[in-house]
Amino acid sequence: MARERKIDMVILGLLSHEDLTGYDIKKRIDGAISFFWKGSFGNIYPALKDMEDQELITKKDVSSSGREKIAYHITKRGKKVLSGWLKDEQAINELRYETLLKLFFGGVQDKKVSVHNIEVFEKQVRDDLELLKEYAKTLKSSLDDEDHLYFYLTATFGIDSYEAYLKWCAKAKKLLA
Amino acid sequence: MARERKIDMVILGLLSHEDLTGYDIKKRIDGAISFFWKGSFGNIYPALKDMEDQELITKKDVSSSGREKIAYHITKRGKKVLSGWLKDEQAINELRYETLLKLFFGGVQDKKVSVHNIEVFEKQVRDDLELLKEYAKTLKSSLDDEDHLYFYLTATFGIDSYEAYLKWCAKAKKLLA
DNA sequence: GTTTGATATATCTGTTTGATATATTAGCAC
DNA sequence: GTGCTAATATATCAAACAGATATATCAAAC
Repeated sequence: MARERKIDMVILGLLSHEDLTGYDIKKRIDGAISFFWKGSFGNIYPALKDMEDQELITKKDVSSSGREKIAYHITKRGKKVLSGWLKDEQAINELRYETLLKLFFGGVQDKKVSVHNIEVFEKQVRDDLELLKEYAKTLKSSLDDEDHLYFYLTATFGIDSYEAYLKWCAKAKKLLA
Repeated sequence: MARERKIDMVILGLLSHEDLTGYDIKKRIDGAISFFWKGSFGNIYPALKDMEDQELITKKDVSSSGREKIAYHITKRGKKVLSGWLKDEQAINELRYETLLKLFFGGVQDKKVSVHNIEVFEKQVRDDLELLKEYAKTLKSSLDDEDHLYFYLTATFGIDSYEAYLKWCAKAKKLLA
């Protein structure tokens, strides 16, 4: 049973807006997408090769002088696959929070260790929240662009949940005190 | 560079409370832990083998009649490793939400598709929230048990973020209407 | 001129997931 | 008591993914 490779959909989604190289794709994923989905060269480049074989994308050499550079373009078949995935209501949503894992086993240690781990988490969340708010602000001023509305919605998801995390941190520290 | 295999820590954490078989471990992970960390037979059994070689755990045959059954017990070395991991403030915390990925690329489709995807997500969150609240309620009535405090804290993390998700769903649907 | 950091390709190792294989046992219906 | 189903229990395999590394070019700072 060939599982659906999710990175394919990320790439098709990005290519549906503009032609990109593998390196560009990595940069895009590292940007706004990274807080809810990750990607690495280790799966991006093989996926590009496979999808070219399946004619979901086409490549064109856009090298300038000595530097090799290959841009990819989405085909009609590629757009169909992307569209089919978007319409499929099945979706895997999962958290992978090592901080919670450590907290779950916190009873093994002194409470101070757990409190410290929460504080480290809190700092990270606070920093990320700052960035997301910046990002959302710039998007909000250009919501007339159809796509920006969707980017804005994902950003607000992050903002809302991070704010909930911060409230929880305060509560949790109090309970451990 | 041998990366730290996180499933090892999950197993050590569980074994620090009681002796368990591989199958038991899977069941425990599928329970309260699964909402912030996953595990599968495919990594549990090999991890048990490796950790026995490293003398972090010991095994004993507890087969009854024909059924093979192997229970594992944490060693002093194992407890040290667990403790070292808990004290290490480094922690990987990441989301992997396909629903957000689909929403991010929502501009490709009619808005109705995105609204529907949010509704499916909303239903899932509502159901999970119900379960978590049940779980938290039973824990709250026994917080005198030190460990239950930690389980309770992770449960409230889930409750608080799921409640934030639901509020976001309402907002998002309104913005797409 | 040289060093640094960004661009760009690609591969490798190890980890994890999800599916599958195999076999036993317990409970229940008929 | 026979047969079916679900749960128990082991384990392996292929595919997907993460993170590190290798190689090389280019632009800009120093």
